[in-house]
Amino acid sequence: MTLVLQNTLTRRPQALVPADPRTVTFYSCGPTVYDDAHIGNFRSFLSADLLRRWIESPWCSLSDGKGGETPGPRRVVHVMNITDVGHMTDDAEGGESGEDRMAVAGRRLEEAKKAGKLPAGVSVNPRDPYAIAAYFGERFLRDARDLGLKVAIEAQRDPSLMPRATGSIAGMIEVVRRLVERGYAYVVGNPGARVVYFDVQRLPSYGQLSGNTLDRLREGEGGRVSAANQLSKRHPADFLLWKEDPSHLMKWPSPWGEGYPGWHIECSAMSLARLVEAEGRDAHAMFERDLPLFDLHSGGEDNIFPHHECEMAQSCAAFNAHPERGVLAAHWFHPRFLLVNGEKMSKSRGNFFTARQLLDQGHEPGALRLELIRTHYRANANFTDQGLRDAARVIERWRRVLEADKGARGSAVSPEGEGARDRCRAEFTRAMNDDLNVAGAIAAVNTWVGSLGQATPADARFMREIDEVLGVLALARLQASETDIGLFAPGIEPDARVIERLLARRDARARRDFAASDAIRDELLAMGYAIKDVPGGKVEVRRAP
RNA sequence: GGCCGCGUGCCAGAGUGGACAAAUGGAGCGGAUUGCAAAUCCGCUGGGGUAACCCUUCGUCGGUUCGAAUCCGACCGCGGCCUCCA
Repeated sequence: MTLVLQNTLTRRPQALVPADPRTVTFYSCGPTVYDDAHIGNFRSFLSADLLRRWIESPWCSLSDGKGGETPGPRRVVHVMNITDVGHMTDDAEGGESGEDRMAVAGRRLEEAKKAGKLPAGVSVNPRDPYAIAAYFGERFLRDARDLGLKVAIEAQRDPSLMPRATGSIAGMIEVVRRLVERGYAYVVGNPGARVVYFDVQRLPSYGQLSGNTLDRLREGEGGRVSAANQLSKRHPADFLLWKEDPSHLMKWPSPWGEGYPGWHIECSAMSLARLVEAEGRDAHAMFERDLPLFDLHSGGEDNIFPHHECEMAQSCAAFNAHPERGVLAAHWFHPRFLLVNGEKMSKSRGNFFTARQLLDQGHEPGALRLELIRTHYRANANFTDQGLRDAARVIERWRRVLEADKGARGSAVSPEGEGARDRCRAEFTRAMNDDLNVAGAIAAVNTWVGSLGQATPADARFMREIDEVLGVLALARLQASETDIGLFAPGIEPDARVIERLLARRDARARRDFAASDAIRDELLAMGYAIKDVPGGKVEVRRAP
């Protein structure tokens, strides 16, 4: 039984067949760093992370494409880019005008600074786009690591796994140069205002990923293309590769003048650099044989068109011997959007959350991660408060299995309970192989955990193996603060008034004056605190639901 | 207008031709425990019947089939894209 995944490119479920059975190459479209990443961004990134962890797992077998299979574990080279080039706000102009997003971010930072809303110790020059990008980039990496995004953890050792667009300009220019040279791109305008466009009509396969073939595309149907920029293009769907603009905020020299790259070109350059060249693969040999340059590509569903369509067009036209027959990646993975309380997430609806906000509110990182990955990636997930609490309880239950390891010794290989673990592993594997059915896999874990009377160290070890894939239990537990009487949940400051009430309640209970003690509990509830007595005489304090 | 994903019980969410009144969580109810709570453990949770069993249900309406939540068609709804967006 091997991993089968829906492939956006073929619109069918297909076995994942890597070119090299020992190493899977995987490229994920990462964040833009103009602002903090929100939970919708993270659902997409974490879905990719879960897929990557599953492919790495010893339990996952992959098809070799010839009727055989190769067992895990295996290496996954997972690359996620960071877009730190400020693209344009004015999308109606096809990325050619408007305001640089990095400039907008700078203004927002400046306002936050004036209002005293920047976190203590932060000093970032809001007029320096590189500083802004570095600031939000660091914040992203911290959120990502807190949520167990493996590529972000690995990138601490190997930064090339999370390449920055600004560090890859030379590669982009090289791709554009090849496209011009091979006749897939053309330059319009006079020096000082040159623009390089991709010539979609040269590539009959354009549209193969999204279904938006040239005859089906309706110009401007999305309401974002203005006529003005269309005049100089050969076809309305032609897209920008390079724009000469010496007055731009972020600009680099190029054969077409000083300016900035188009939206899609960075991924073509970075995937080639890290997944092909840096892996010692022979791009030239792949080019001759029309092979995909790498195995897997992921991104949010909105990336299918135009971003991935254009990216594939560029890479194939630049590197395939027969671009019209070629594909960039063999398998395309696109998680759907996250809804919040059944509605599209948007700032104006007030249902917009960044991961950082939720973590700062004291939500367990593991619970947030579980809530974001538990719904099938191809359905819209619905993020709710209730769901987050749900996830937190599941994690608490799973953690208790881990506790079996503490204090006990020696019996980690005990055969006791092995049958139940085998059944769980088999069911978990079956579900994950079936187009990454996480909910089914979680159900298998719950069924197993529920069947456990007293967990053994072997159970604890097995739970850790499961968590190598799910990645929720290994995440840091937020620090709770403790006083003589209270155990304050993460995010709650031990308030002197609360402590005073807790002490009063302890006295009342000692006198067996339960009416008084219950009154204090109600009082605390009115103040927004829910309490519970725990063994040892202390009281756990949480935020009231 | 085109292309794509989805629509399951109070909620979240599996199931994709028979073992399905439908996994698994949550919520709710009952019990054990607790001064009372919380947490934990056990049981119940579409309707009827002591039971074998029967009836109604998986967006709607039709169709295929001995048999459909599962396949086909039309329609409705949600979400995405048709040059910002995960």
